[in-house]
Amino acid sequence: MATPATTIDTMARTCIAGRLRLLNRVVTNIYDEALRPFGLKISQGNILIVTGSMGVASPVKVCELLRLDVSTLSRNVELMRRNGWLEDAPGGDARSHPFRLTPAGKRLVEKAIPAWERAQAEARRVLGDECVALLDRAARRASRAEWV
Amino acid sequence: MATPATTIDTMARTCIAGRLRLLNRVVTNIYDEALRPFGLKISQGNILIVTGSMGVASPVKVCELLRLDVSTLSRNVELMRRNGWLEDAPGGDARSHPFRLTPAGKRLVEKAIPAWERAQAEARRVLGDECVALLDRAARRASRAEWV
DNA sequence: CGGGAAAGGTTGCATCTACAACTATCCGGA
DNA sequence: TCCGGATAGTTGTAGATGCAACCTTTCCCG
Repeated sequence: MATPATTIDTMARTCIAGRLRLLNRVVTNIYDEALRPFGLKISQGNILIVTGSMGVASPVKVCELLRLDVSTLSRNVELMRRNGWLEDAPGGDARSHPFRLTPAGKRLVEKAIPAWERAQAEARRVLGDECVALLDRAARRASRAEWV
Repeated sequence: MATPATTIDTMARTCIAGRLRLLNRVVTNIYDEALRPFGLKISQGNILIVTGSMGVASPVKVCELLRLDVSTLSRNVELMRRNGWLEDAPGGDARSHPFRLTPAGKRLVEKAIPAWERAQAEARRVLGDECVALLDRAARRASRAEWV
C-alpha cells in the first residue's frame, strides 16, 4: 500500500516557511537584544538605515526595497517620528509624505553600530557564511528595487 | 582621512537581519495567500503541523522546536482552540496543559496540503534550491530540539 | 475641460511576536 | 516536613505585520 504523497510528518520536516520563520525569530532576537540599550529594534533599525542611505525617502520606495506593506511602514514611521528619529521632508506632490533622518536619528544609528556589528557576527555564526551569501542573493532578487 | 569602519550605506547593503526579514515577509506572504481559502495562516499552520507530528504536544516542547516564546504560543493555541482545531489533552502534572489536534484540525491540515505544496514550490523558486538546503541545516542547528 | 483610473497614504481590524511580571506546581535538600 | 529554587503557563503591554476600505491628489484620455 502506497504511502500518501504528503503526510504531516513530511510537512514538519520539510516546510520551508517553518525553517525561514524559525531562523527569522532567532536572528531578530539576536539583533533586538544587541540594540535594546538604545531603545531600538531591528525592525525600526532597518527602516532608519535605508532611510539614511536614501537621504529623502518616500514610503512607496522604502516598501519596495524592503517588501513591506505600506500600512506597516506608515505606523512604524509614525512611531519613530514621535521618537524624534525621523521627520517630514519637503518635496514631491501633495499626495506624498517623504521623510528623512533627523540629526538625532543619525546619531542613534552611529552609536548603535558596534552593537549591530556584534549582532552581525553572531547571526553569521548561527546561519553560516554560505547561507548568508545565498540569503543576500535571494533578497536582492526578491526586493522590488535596486539595492543601493 | 580614513573612512569610518561602518557607514549607513554599508549597513544597508550588508545587514543580515534585513535580508532574512525581507525574505521572511515574502515567503510568509506566499504561504498565507495559498492558505487563505482555508482560513489558515502559516504561523498557525506550523503549530498545527508540529502538533500533529508530536501527537500530544506540550507548550514548552513546541516552543523549543520552533524557537517561539511561550507567551506567543499560548495565545496562538488559544485562537486555534477556539477555531476547533486544537483541544486539551490529558496527561502530565497539574502544571502542564498539553494539547493535540482535533479531528477537524487534522482534516484541515490534510485539505490544505495541495495549497501548501504549491507554496513550497513557489518559495523554493524564490529562494533557490541551495538556499533552501542551507536554511534547513541552519534551522536544525538553531532549533532547541531534535527535528522529528 | 471633465471624468474615471491610477498613485500615494492612512485607518480599522486581526494576528504574531516578545519581554516582564505573575500564579501555580513540583522537586530536592536541610 | 518545610522552604527555596526550578518548571509550566498566563496575562499585561507594546510593537510588527498585512488586508480591506477609505481619502486625496494626480494623470490621462476622450
